Amino acid sequence: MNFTGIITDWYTKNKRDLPWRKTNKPYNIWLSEIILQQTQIKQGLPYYEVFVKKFPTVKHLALAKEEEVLKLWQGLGYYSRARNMHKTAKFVWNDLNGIFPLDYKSLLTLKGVGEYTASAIASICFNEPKAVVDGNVYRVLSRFFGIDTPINSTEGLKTFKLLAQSLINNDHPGIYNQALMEFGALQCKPQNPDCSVCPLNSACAALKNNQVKELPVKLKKTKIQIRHFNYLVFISSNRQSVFEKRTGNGIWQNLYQFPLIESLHVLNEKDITKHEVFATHVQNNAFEISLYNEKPIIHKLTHRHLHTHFWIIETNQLSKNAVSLEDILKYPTPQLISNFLDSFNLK
DNA sequence: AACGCGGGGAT
DNA sequence: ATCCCAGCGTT
Repeated sequence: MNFTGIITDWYTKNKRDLPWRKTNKPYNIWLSEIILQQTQIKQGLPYYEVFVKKFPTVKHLALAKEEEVLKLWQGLGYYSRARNMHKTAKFVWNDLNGIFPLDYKSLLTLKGVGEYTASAIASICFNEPKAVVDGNVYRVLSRFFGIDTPINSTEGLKTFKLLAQSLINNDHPGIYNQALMEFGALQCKPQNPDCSVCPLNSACAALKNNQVKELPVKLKKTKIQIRHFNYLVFISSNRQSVFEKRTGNGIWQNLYQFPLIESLHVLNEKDITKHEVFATHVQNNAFEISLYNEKPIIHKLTHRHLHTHFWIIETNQLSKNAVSLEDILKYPTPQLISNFLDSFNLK
């Protein structure tokens, strides 16, 4: 049996029972693929269940408010996926009569659908022989064929895409694509794969050359920056606070948070109370300020560590943008804020 | 071509 | 600590 045959055979014996494998509806496959971008199945699975239940069809999703979509997406990260997904749902519903594009090329025009996702949907739903190339595929192919070209170099991208496409099963491309990814996730794992039980071990170049640990090769790593976040948790005597929508193009776009003072170094109480963000909400009012966490809460993102302090500011009245404390929990927020709200008793 | 974008799991 | 995860859009 050849590579493709062995992978497919392994898949029929070892595949996990996952909900999106019970359907070929483009809406469901699309939804699962967006959720699973840069996300492990264990993390994404409960979100998929919630979304298909809340939005059974593209129409349901299209008619939802973005804020509702973001609230359900809360905690999953890479929130542009949720914003683009909602945008695409509205586009499909309003401009395409609720019918998803039927081939790879037209799928690519959808916001949030790149080469990987278009290949996945086209192969799984429409039997179009387009090979997916994701992190699993890079790993399996680089090891089996012994390719040390960096997977994130221009040459590597091209090489692996061509190789993957040359291996595709033209009769069952969707099954084969999923098989290769499942094989990478369960058998040809990043760390400590058990090559003794691998059905490809007799022909694997990396195993033969003792390079399993070294492959795939990936260029550089992003340097982590430290930022200091100071959140102003206002609490007025009539149980209101200030919760604002993040605008602009940066992190957590369209999610909500307390007023934020960002800085390059640690701030003390005086720095906070003299800051214009503070003054915007507390003018000539009496206030009482206290630091909620003496030690910074370090929220770790891929390329930033956010050293965070929450300042509790009790005041008799708030000047603007006040919302009731109970309502705060209804807004979509970053996990950093959500964690704080869990630990901070609002009563 | 390089970078920004989250959060969690595994080792 | 470090790497990785069913990647994509922007610059």
